[in-house]
Amino acid sequence: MPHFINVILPLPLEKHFTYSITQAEAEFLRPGMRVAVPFGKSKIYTGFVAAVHQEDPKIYEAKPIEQILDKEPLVTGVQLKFWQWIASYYMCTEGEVLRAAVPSAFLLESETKVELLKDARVDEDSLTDDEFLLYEALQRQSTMKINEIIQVLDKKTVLPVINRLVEKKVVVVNQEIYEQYKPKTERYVRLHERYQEEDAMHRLLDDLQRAPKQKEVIFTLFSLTAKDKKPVKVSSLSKESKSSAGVIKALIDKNVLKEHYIQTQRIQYEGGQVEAPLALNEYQELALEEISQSFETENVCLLHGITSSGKTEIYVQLIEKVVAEGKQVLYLLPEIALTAQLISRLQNYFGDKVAVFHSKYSVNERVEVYQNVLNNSEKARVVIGVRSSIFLPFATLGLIVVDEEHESTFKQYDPAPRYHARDAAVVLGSLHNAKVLLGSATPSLESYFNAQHAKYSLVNLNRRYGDVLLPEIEIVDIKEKHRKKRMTGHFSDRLLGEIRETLENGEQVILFQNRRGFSPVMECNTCGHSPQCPNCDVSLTFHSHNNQLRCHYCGYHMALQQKCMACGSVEISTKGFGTEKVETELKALFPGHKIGRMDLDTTRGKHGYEKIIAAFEGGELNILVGTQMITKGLDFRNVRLVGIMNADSLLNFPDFRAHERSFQLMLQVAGRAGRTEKQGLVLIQTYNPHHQIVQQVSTNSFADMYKEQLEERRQYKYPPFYRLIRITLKGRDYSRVNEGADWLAVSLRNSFKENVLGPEFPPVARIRNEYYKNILLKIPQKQSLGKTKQVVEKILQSFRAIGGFKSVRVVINIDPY
DNA sequence: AGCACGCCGACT
DNA sequence: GTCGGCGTGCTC
Repeated sequence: MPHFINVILPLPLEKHFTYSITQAEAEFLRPGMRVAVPFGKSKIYTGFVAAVHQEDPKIYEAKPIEQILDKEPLVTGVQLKFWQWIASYYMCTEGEVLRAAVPSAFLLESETKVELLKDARVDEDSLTDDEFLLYEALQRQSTMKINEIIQVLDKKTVLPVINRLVEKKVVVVNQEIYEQYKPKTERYVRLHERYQEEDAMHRLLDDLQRAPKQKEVIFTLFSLTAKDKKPVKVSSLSKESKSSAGVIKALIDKNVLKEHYIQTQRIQYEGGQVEAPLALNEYQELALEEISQSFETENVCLLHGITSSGKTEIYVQLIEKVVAEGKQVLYLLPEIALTAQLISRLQNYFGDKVAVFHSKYSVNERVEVYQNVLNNSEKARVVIGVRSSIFLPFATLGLIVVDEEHESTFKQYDPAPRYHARDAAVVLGSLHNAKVLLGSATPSLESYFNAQHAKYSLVNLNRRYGDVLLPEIEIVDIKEKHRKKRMTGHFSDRLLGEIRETLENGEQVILFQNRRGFSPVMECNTCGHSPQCPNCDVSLTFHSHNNQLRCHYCGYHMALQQKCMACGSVEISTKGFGTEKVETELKALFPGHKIGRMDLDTTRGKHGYEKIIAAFEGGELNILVGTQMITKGLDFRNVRLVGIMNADSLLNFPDFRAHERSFQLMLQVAGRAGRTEKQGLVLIQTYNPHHQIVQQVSTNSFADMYKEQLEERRQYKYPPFYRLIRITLKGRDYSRVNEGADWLAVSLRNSFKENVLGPEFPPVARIRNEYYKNILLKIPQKQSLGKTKQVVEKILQSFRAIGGFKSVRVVINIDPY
């Protein structure tokens, strides 16, 4: 009886693929193990076993697998189910989920390598130019990858050239499968066994009489062994004895020392003692009690606790309980920027039980965390991570904490799967029978709505820790200030005065400038022309540090032009302002003070964030200017003043969530002020001082905001009353995209009538020379989401079957917010 | 996603 | 006339 497996491949393909296996392989293989399988003409991919069975596929012959890659499943049954849920809910393929879920180091792929045939007799005259070029290149470099050949020959289709050389018996082609994960090893040394005895030892030391350096190494080795009773690393031996690696090498060569390698973990906690969690105050105690109680009957709880109310301490208590039961905890954060402070805080309590997972870790580091989680290792009982850590292979998950649950970064935008980590975490929790705690100072409307409608339980915490006063929030009308000529650049006299006073008192200032819609654009004063990106429908933005004009979408850049490119006028100035401009103005206004800037440009690299945060924390910086990043949960003690440079850029954003977002953002920024006894001050500069959101921020009225926004959502048919599906068409041919979008919209209207909006061009209608068009589908509560997706899928099938639309790609985004 | 096959315009 | 571009279809 033949045996087969169904395999999930890391490709955007709907189906599983069936391969034939032997009896022995069938007994060994289980779902979740990796296999290397041939796919297509020549490639080998890593796939995951979804099922082992005996159903012979009738219409084609299943290929045999190439190799089994695991002894134990790398992916758990729960994960496989979770992948299925994500794929079906977010309308993508399981292969796409797999790509996002598994560290890339686990996905070995074959790579075509071209090599010179040994002792080939080559008639150089018989080669064409391209063939000769490749032949020559291969003499310098023994093997070449396809990509390298493309570069050397400077053309796209190189396979014909290679094939001709294969025929002429000049080169051979190999499929090389490479293992990406390399265990990290460290070199250790110990004394050779034959010197265990004391007199042998003495003889050795006599022998080394004339090699004082080597003798020194031996003595150091003794003292290190005596002190730690652990194997001694070559690196520490060399450091301690102040000898070069050469001296140690000589001893190894003489067979006095023996070297050996020990596999180590890349990520190691090197902290000190574990602390007991802080005592909770009565309000925290009460909240903790309410949460624990709600978990008796409910699975999801929303903790609404104002900024600085000590939510983290409550999390710590809950985590501790779960960890004590031997279960794992997932702590989800919106961004890495936050992790630094939080990691050290959690490590203080849980020591090396804490593991961290985010995209700035190398592939190898991620593999280690993945394996530790899979094995339910002591080292990964508490996992702190961003969005993608919901895909870790938890063995026994007991609790998921989603901190700052309202943050939009939990939603993945670009490559599929376009999932929302908060919503997916709720599903993950139910698959594991784990509890889920959502926490925020400014909950999202839908979570709060769910809590109000008994879908989640709700716990409030509205006292700041240590009864610190909430900051005073003041609105500054900059329209008025402009009229009265009280503005200096982008600063009102009020804001400048407070900055000055704060600095004089030796306290710190945070200034918030939203970059979106306010990047510095160059504009000609004569004709109004501003330089555009040739590939996208946007103006180029000016970066003063390298005098460049840059496109945020495709990375196109050019040097700043001295003259207007349209009319030749030399009068060019910047329009709008970003963090860079604020920083420059500040430097001129407060020359004696250190000013830092935190935005995408200054936080590149693995430790970009930490450096700036540490500098500000340590008091090296007096003023910190930043974008969204500075709003998130950072805990600075000495900040008295927070300035929001311009609230209107937030409010005027064309999105149904703009008001909710602005409220959340402003309150979060405000929360950075006055986290100690002294009351902080927040100044909000705006042209619309009477805007309801600005007013609600200034009085800290979450309830009013919630009520008002909810009513608007009901009226205009938006979440949480309606669900949204956004369908984006993109393609290089403008009219094809247009026609396709019209066709799709008409078909969708057939089924969904007035709940189809568009097609409309997005604000940036062309990116990297591709045109975009959106259709929005609104789904009433009583309409089944599953059925809706089926209909959409069917319509898309007919769409794709139409010849002219083949070059238009369709992207589906469920809950696009 | 890759890769092969097949059809059409720009060069020797 | 061929080479190399890209559109289309298939992969167990």
